[in-house]
Amino acid sequence: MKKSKIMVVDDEQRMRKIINDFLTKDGFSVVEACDGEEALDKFYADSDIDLILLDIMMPKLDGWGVLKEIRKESKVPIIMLTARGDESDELLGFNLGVDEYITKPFSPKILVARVEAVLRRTQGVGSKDILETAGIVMNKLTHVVTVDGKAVEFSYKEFELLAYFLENEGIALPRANILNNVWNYDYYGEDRTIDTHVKKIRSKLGEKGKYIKTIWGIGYKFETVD
Amino acid sequence: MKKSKIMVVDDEQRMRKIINDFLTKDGFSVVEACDGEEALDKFYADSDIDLILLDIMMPKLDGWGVLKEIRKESKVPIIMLTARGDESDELLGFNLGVDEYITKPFSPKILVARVEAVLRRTQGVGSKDILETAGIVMNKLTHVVTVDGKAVEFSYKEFELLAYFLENEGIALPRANILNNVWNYDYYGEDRTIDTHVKKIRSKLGEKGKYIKTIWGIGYKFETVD
DNA sequence: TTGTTTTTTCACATTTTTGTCATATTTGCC
DNA sequence: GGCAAATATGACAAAAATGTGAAAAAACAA
Repeated sequence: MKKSKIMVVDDEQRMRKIINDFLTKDGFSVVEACDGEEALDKFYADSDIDLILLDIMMPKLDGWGVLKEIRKESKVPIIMLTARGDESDELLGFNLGVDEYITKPFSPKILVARVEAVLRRTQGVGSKDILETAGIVMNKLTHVVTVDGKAVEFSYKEFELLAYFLENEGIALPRANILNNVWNYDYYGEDRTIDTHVKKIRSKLGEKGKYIKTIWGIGYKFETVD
Repeated sequence: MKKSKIMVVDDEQRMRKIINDFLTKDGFSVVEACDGEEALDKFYADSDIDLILLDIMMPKLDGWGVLKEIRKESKVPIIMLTARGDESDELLGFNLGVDEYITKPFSPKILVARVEAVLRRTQGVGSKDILETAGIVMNKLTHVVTVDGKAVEFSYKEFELLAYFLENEGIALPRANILNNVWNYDYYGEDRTIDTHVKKIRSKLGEKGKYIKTIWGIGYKFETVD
């Protein structure tokens, strides 16, 4: 597998050096930027950056600004470097598409582990055949679903629908989209049939059925929070 | 991606020609206006102008005047063409909603780069999915709203209405416009129902509810000043 | 074919949202 | 201040969307 290229954005030269050393030692290639504007320039100039480590506090354009700019046109994984214990920041960030946080100060081990975890999550192999969230494991090849390790039977349509939910975790899915993606394009029935399937899936998922949220006036959303 | 249409407003015929040539060569389509009044006319007549390049010094109605007029009802990106080194101008402009400055004289490269950067910023992917102002973050994809990091529930209509406000931040929205944009065209109820929804949104926004200003005799305006 | 399973429809209960209305309050204007 | 018009608010009713169980229809297998 080709080495991943990582951009490190931090205004402190010392911090950049430390991170660069850790990552280089671990086989990554590294690009540095010392402020937000430089980060954007380099990101746009260099199209094969696989992940960005982004400090929040920076002159000119801070980490949030960079994040927002980049998220307008790229889903490149971004890890924010944040000062200890600012939790409101974290909430804001997840909404804006932050993949992970690392709290300063951090150990080399943590840094490398997080970077690798995020890369695995975002560009992992086989991620199309096996879906996994919150104890629900769907194997698209064998068509087997387990919930907390116990096998549960799903009919064809139920399986397709649940897979569609998991593939779009966290996204509010309008009924029309669900029909277009899970049913054939030549289906002209009621969209209420979705409700019936959702009912069955929820009951088969047992306790975890609540993760299929109803979005009133829109459709459904799979989300593993209570 | 469809070519963007750009309006060039400058009283010097030579300058218009130069800019027009640069932009056309780069694949944009160009509309010219030779003074402020013509600019307004053409802008209102032609609804699909994507960006305006606006000279400040002009007869009849100068750049600031045009800017202010347009900003009353549109957020179309505007780049001001300014003489070298007038920094007080720049401050004024950003307050009035200028997206970018280009200092004369400029190179073709700068011109095209700035235009493209602004377009990327304003019409990039995802820029439609996340709205953010003053600690209010609306994610259209997940249908989640957070206020200062805390999730707040909004019903379908409330969500649509708040999104419409944020998309038109700073612009006074007549009730009729709100109905046309947020309600279906086949809605024939009272327009006072907007008031009721505004009431609910304000209360859900808590402290920040005051940012939805009442424009007496017209409608409402979302504005993050006290 | 017959019997079984899956998918869809339907009717009714339930929940949530949306719109209306009456009343209170505010605003602009004389 | 006082008046008229516009807006704010709370309560409530109407409307719309969803949940649910059962039955009909369709697909499938033997």
